[in-house]
Amino acid sequence: MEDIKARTVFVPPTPERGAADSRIAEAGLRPTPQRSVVYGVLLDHAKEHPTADEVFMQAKALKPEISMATVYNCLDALVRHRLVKQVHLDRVATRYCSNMHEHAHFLCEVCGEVSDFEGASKPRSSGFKVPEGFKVTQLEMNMRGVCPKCIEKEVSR
Amino acid sequence: MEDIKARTVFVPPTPERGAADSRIAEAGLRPTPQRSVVYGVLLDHAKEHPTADEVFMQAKALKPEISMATVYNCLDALVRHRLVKQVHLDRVATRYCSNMHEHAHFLCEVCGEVSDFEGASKPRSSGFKVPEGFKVTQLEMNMRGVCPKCIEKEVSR
DNA sequence: AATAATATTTAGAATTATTCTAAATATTGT
DNA sequence: ACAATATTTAGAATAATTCTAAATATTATT
Repeated sequence: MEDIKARTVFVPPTPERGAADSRIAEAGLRPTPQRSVVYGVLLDHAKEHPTADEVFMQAKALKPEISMATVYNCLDALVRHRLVKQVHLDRVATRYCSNMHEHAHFLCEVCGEVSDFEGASKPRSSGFKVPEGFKVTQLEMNMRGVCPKCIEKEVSR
Repeated sequence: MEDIKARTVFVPPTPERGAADSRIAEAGLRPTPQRSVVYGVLLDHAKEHPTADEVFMQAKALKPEISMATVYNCLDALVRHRLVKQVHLDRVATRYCSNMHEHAHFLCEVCGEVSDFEGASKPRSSGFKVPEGFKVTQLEMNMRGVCPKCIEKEVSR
């Protein structure tokens, strides 16, 4: 059994699923059943940071007619309307995250699990020098290393 | 003509190409001609943050027999030996960067150009809360927004 | 210098992720 | 109800990455 809590440090304020539709509408998007399902899946699996393919499988379980193209369309619409963030951690599939509080992502290089680290950073006081004239609208912080579970396993070897 | 300087703020201390081979050897890698070419391309084009495909094209110009698989092999070896970093900015191709000084990446959402922002960040004082027990070995900061050139164009419309 | 062991490169096929297309369906405004 | 518009769909197309097995190159050993 998965002890996800041990490594998922920030628990997003789940907008108790079902609020999905009104969130979608508030964001200025037509609340279609497909968008509702896709967003619902992301809200219910925020901690897993699922890939488009994983979202598709979950969504299909709830709405068997849904197609992959629609999942991509919905994900893109949700991203454009700031309900969801893309996370680019590695060379393979993009992951999605419905936790819109600013936070960092951590990828364990041993087990591959992704964790959220709470916190925030102002572009101009992050430690990086944003030169005059650049307008920064989004910020993505990704860290890699070894999670506590995997450190433990390494030690006991 | 490209005025790359305007948006590339940090100029990496180019280890005057040709030092490539010794760098590769120092890193504990066999300095094969292919690795030398691939690393050379990255050193010469650090500011462009090329994709594997772009590296392949440049490398092919220098060494026509080189294959795409080899480019991927070399890139992976260089990454594993910390001579090069992968940059994951978007859903499509991974980019590569031979500037190993810590710095942030900025992607202009209008023109798509990538810039380096000088600076550094300690994981535990970055503004994000790294929980006890996590070992952080790498950190990647990506920002998005609009670059000065594109802001100017927008204004004059 | 020859030989064996090992690592690397190669071309191309295979796989996976993402995007595109054109027709069908649904929604909104009138 | 009708027209205009947006969304969904299946499947094809494209692009990025990985895999495979044979050929080549390198290193260590003699």
